[in-house]
Amino acid sequence: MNCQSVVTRCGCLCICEEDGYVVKIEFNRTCDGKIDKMILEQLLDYLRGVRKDLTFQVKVSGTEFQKRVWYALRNIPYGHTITYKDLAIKLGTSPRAIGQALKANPLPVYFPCHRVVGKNSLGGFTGGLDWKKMLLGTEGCSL
DNA sequence: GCTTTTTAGCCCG
DNA sequence: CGGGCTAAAAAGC
Repeated sequence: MNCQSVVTRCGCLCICEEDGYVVKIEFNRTCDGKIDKMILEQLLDYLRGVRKDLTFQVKVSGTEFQKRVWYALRNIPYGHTITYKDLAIKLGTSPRAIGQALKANPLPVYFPCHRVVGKNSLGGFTGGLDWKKMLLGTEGCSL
């Protein structure tokens, strides 16, 4: 497994790759190594707001439920948000269960968990709310 | 399997 | 603005 970290205006980001698949993305973590240049460029362009979709291959590990939630995130259009509650209704589950699944998301940004917000608050985020705000800002969401 | 714990939410006073 | 509540999934047994 190869990991490489990059520095953004919100702190550093560590991306891990295995056999050409991205397996993990972590905030505020540095790591030493190099990953596929194309993957890195895609991600950086996304963070710059130049690119709106991520097409690299990923390898996902999680429970069936978690995967269901994570893939559902990819149906939220760029620049849009949804509440935990509405997503829960859509998937026939509860808001808190959604929160649990999002917390366990190994590939934030690729699975855009930052597009899920609370009804009357921002909700939480792995790596801190600053990241969430930054990502939403880049996508042009009104906070 | 059943029971306990945990939760990045929600609603109501 | 706090407290209490709830449902559901994961962890533990």
